[in-house]
Amino acid sequence: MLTSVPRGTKDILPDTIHQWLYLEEKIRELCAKYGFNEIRTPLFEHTELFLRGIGETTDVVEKEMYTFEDRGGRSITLRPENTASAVRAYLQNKLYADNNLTKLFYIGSMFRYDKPQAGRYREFHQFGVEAIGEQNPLMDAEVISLGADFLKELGLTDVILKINSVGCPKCRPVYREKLQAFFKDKFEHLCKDCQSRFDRNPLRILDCKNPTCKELSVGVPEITDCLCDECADHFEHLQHHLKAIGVDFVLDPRLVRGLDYYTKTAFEFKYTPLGAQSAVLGGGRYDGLIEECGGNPTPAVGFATGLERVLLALETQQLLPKNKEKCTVFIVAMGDKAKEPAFKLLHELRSKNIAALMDYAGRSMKAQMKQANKHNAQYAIILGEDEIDKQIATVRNMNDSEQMEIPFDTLIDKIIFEVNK
RNA sequence: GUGGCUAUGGUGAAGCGGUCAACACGGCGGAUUGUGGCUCCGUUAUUGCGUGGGUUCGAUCCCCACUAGUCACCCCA
Repeated sequence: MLTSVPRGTKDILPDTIHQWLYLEEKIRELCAKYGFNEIRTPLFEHTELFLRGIGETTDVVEKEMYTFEDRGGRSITLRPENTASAVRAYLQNKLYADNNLTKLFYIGSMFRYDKPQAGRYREFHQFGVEAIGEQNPLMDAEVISLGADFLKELGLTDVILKINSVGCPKCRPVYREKLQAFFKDKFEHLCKDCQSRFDRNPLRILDCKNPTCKELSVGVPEITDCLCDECADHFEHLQHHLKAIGVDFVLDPRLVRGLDYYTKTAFEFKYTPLGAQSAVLGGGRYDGLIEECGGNPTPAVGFATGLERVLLALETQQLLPKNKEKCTVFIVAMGDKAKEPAFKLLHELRSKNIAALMDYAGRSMKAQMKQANKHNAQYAIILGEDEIDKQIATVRNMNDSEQMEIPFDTLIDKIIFEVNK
């Protein structure tokens, strides 16, 4: 116990941290390009926010939340996603006052008590965006294209974008009834899961993988045929906009999102080699959430992407960046007499912004040279007793093995000169 | 949460119910006197083979539980 992480969590070690920095760098560049601004919200919120925001009957809320009581008796929950928090922050800080449209993005840990699997963790990291205050389908298109751009920027191919419309509070209940009517006389033949879905969320029956359920759902009315005029129009426009900017997509009338707050647009980027965890990026419109959280009715769209999954996907296509250590100078100091002058030199080099290392363990010269090599040092500065006596250092270029003797008083300048040339 | 599979050193892994737990990589040291990357040599799990029980004269290899990972389902990022 003492030496293992809790189930479903992971250390990100120095040998892979560059992958995360790489992703974050790409994300920040991209968001700057699209005009989304970073927000950081607390890792935990009042439980009620998620209950209201995500929906009490969703799996996330029913069985995946890390909820506890703090010492003041408040019910606190580690955030299972960031949209509700972003909306809360938007309302609390009255971000709507600055602008009619607020475009936010976030990167951070989320927590869900799931059974862990590759690509599914109890603490995982998401990058997501939220555009709050715009109902035009152009906004949906922008958000989707940002998601597509993100994956494309990373070089990832063979990703499929699926889109759907899940309707609004006007037309979804109508569709729901149609569905229930359709499955009513088939109820007994549905699998157990679907029987419970029948009341709670009949839309979910549509993407059940049970063969019998699949058969039974042949000929079912599609939601896209039952949308109200407004939703149908919105969906229609979205498709045009996506085509106009060359974002490929497939219509998937059975695409359903797991969180209650979605309205109209739902979309998902799938990368099938990841198996059961192939949903790499998903999102949609949530026009009712802001009001649900106590704000004025405000339309919004967003998405979230699982960074672990993105990394897994990149790995399958060998798109992960290499870890390049850049050490400019390695000081090889030999003998006690040389250690302190070497240490002073080390300090001076660093004060001139030169990445420098040295060995403290008193290893042999050969061993120190190996260290220099392992750290990819461009130069080795050799300081032995001879050099100290003569006040001269031997500077070895590790790439071409050329060496030169440099007097101490010009050493730093010479190194700076060499490094910059 | 349900079901299947797996669990050997820093890593990838071989192995048998019973004399030293292969091999490769990595790490460390060395190959005549102060010099790396290639090559070669040595060394690197010292009552040990996820943890705890059990079967057995004896278990890393058999059984059970737990834990963890993994796959599918559920769901989702």
